[in-house]
Amino acid sequence: MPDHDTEFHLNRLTKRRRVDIGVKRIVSSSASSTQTASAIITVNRAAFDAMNSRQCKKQDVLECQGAQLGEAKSDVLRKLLKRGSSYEDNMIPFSGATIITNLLKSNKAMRGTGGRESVVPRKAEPELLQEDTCSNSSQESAEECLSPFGKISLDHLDSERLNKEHLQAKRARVENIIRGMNHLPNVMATSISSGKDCERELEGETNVTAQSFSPRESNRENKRKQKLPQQQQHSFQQMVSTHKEQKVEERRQLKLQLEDMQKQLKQFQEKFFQIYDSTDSEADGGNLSEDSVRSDGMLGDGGINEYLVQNSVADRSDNEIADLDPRCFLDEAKALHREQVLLDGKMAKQEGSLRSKGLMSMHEVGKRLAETLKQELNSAMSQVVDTVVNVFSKPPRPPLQVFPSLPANEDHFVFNGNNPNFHTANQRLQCFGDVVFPSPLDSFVGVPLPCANDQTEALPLVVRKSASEHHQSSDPGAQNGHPHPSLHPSSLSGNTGFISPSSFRHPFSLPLVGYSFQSTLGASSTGYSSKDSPGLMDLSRETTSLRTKMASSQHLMLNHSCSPVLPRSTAEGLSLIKPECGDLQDMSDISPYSGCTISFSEGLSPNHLKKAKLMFFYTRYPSSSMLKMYFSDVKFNRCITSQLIKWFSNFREFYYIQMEKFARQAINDGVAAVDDIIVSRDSELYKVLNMHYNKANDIEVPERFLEVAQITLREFFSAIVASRDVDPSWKKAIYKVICKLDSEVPEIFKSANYLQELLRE
DNA sequence: CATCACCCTG
DNA sequence: CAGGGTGATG
Repeated sequence: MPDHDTEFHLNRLTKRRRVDIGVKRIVSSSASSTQTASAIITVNRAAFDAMNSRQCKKQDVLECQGAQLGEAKSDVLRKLLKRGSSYEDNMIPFSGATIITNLLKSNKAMRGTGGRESVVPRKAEPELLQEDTCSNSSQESAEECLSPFGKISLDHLDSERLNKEHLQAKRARVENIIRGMNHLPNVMATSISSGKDCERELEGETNVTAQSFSPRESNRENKRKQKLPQQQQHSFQQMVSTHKEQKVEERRQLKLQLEDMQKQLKQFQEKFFQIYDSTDSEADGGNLSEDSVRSDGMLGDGGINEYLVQNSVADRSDNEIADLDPRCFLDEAKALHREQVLLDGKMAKQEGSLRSKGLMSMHEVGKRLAETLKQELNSAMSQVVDTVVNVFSKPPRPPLQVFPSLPANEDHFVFNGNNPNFHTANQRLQCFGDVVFPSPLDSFVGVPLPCANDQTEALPLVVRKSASEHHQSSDPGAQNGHPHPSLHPSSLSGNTGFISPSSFRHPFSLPLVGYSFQSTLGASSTGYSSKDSPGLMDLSRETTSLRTKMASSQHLMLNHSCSPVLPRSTAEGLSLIKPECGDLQDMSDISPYSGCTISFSEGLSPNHLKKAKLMFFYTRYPSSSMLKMYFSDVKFNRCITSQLIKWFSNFREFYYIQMEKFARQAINDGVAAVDDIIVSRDSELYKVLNMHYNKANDIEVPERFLEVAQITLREFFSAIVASRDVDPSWKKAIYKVICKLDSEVPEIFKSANYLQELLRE
């Protein structure tokens, strides 16, 4: 295996030049289509896609609107609507009502063999439509019927009928219809509210009207025709009356419910006051516990929190987290207990002084509340203790199956075994406000110190095949031949915890906790059966809320006592660990007693990202070894390495995209000579790039970067001008040029907490 | 086969 | 920015 190192090293060196691989394919797919077209196409490709998707969304919206109408039934409507393609354009802004209108229209249009006009088909099946729409008492039908057009057609229709059928019946029917229309406004109101019937009717109609009539349908049709004259009056009135009845009934029920609830509320209030009285008299202990439990919802979250000013309120506000992990219960309970003790003291004082001052009315309420809270706390405490005891009396579970990131307090850690790293990390948390961390890495000259990773030795020695890689990893650039302890593979196996909360100071730290947590959770939930961790599944479903929960749980950790162990290192930022990218087997091998249940392995933090971006000003194509050197505070594994590489890849992507864009823009703007292209700090290009890589203006962009950018831009420019972009792999040549322009990254970037120092200024 | 640059997509 | 896919490289 000795050769492996050198081989690896060589790999690194050679691979660094591999700027061009993969270019061919890409261009063949995308560029082949775009190269002939103008640059604008390429640039605007995204916009085009966006438009497409937007159009799709329009469709969705439309369909949704249809769905509102009648759930499953709406399919029919939609199909019909789509069939009448000529109306489709008009449908976008439709409410459900207008959809029906259109439906009717389109049906009219579709009916009749060739006839496009609505007049022709109306003669064929005129009354069907009219009758149905009216009897539907839908708004649309109302409009149709009430419109002059509708009335005219109605008259027309009736005169035809009169000749064929019973005159009297017809007359009665017309009268009924008209009468019914007078009722329509009311009917509409009710029928809309009770939608389903309406829809069912409607569906029937659409089926009948849209499809050529099946015998059965026509049967039904005839029936209806016959029935209508006699029944219509009833049906209208019935509908109206039944709807009214329903409404009245509903109202009554609601009233009843309201009254019930009011009664209940009253009862609750009475009981609540009873509690107050009872706490003074200590008379009814039995009732108390019951009530206190019940009032948990009221007081548990909000009420208690108001008293917990000392502990971060924000932390507490998300008490659901406590439901997820017994350890948090314990934590919570302890804090509550402390509060209780404090309260007790305060209350004793207040009682004496306030009572004498005659301020009892106000303060007695407070006192009683406090008493209630105490009761609450006691019961909560006992519950918590029970829960915790239950949990820990069971055989310990593999770390991941518990909520890994919620080390509530030190006791827990002692319980699980001593984790040196936790101490340091935790201690860092405790003292972060006061201590200026001595940073051995600051004076780092090329020999990475084992700091920040002292804990790795304590971790279980899970040897992995990538060991050799890790051992030589830090060699290439520097002279040191000894392995960086932080790169020891064993340290990777303990990455069940993913948060190394060392610098909460930084503004972005917290938001990103959630991010890492999400991914971690996803990984763990896939890798492990979550049978034993009831909360896990639900959690993974609710990653969003998790973020806040995680953030708050982090705060919880901050509240605990300082470990005497001094931090030997300053890890950078909140480390976000992705647990080994699917190498979960190793983690499952970890003994629950090993103490790595929760280990704070180093990972890539937002600060690392920031640092990487700044480094991009110096190097566009950093080698893996370089990355390892400059991110010496990170325990490298395959995933971390890949992620870093990916970052730079993404940086390059953005960089080159901008270059191409601006080059084409320059061409479009009529720039003729390459020499006319100058990238200065006033250039838009510069601003864009600076915004991307140096948003906070953390550093002054090195002059060299401007030069490189200018060269790149010119390369793109001349290539495009020379129509070299016809070649599918035309960028390849540019990449080759640019990759040689990397400059040395200042040593200061090797400092582990370089960014922190920088940002602190 | 592993690694990685690139592209594309979300 | 990350994930997935492809192709080049050793």
